[in-house]
Amino acid sequence: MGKLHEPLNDMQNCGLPAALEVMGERWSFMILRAGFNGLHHFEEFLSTLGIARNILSNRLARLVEHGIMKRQALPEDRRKIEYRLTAKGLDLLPAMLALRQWGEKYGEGVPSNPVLCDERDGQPIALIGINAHDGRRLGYMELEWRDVADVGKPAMQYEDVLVKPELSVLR
Amino acid sequence: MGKLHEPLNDMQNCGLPAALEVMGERWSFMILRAGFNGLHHFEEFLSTLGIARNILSNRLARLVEHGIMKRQALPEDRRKIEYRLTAKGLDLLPAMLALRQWGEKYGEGVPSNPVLCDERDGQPIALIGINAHDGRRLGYMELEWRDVADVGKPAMQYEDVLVKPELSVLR
DNA sequence: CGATTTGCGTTGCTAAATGCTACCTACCTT
DNA sequence: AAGGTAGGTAGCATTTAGCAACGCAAATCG
Repeated sequence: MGKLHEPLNDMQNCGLPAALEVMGERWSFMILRAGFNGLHHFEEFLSTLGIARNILSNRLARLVEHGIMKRQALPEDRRKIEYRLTAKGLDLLPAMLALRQWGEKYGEGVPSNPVLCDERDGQPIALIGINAHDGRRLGYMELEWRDVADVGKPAMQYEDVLVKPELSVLR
Repeated sequence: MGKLHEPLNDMQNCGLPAALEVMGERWSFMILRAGFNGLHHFEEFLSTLGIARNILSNRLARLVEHGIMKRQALPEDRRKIEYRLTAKGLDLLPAMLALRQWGEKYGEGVPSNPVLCDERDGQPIALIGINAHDGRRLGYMELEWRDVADVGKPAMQYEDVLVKPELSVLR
């Protein structure tokens, strides 16, 4: 029971706080979503999001600062600034979709239209989930945190299971 | 070009704002993470997260209110309140892991230890990503938003591609 | 050219959220 | 009853968000 909480002592050793430093701020995800949907300009974000100008300005600056978007003045009209997702920003798509899917599943009156599809066959994408290295879909029950030293060892042969994610849904 | 932004007009028709209503608040994700790691009590959250008491109280109340956690006084000691993730809360694991993985990938000095593993073979889980219904891994380029009416139609045979997620990484 | 519009951003002020510390109350232990 | 524990409130300082007005350079119009 003492060992159970060990990984939480060094909370900063987790990618989550790092991710939330930028994306945890209000509007960041909505701006990201707008970026994914083809918006690139200040006034576009402003009018579609319903965010205040100064906040939008600040958020865009922070996203650029953190390398999630890049800022570029258009050569043909140098008033126009193009905000565009970087590779780092594009890498947030799975996280955003997972959140969106969760919101759709539990939200009230979310019509789920349009639907994100595989362009090849036009079928909706699968629910974002957790997969093993070989592609098997994994449930909560099949997961455990392991020290890097114990990775790959067969079950119950390694030193310590540090934390098993919350398994007791039913209690 | 006119049709391109249409889905953004009804932004509320998206699961993302719904998800962010609770999970977009500061500390919500960190509390969730703590819950996933076996913490159940107020003082546990308080000491491991470094959050203020009143904020923690408020956040827990909101998570309970939204059905993400449930609140139960223990019969053997009715001072003790057990906060436990519900099925709805557990369903946020993919979103949380996707965020965490992103933070690990781009964060500075995030040691990625411990590692979340498949207990069966002890191998780390795959990166959370976007899959087609048949399990093929999909990249940004292979995705498009479709009206529900056009789902399943072969490529370029349906009425309108509404929005193609940001494809031009290279511009 | 000068006047006006456009695109983006800043400034000043108000409201709301957060954080800190101290306090409160029920319950358990002795 | 006395004292400690678990969870939660209350008051006040600080930070962040929201709103409206202004600034300003680049484009466009007459």
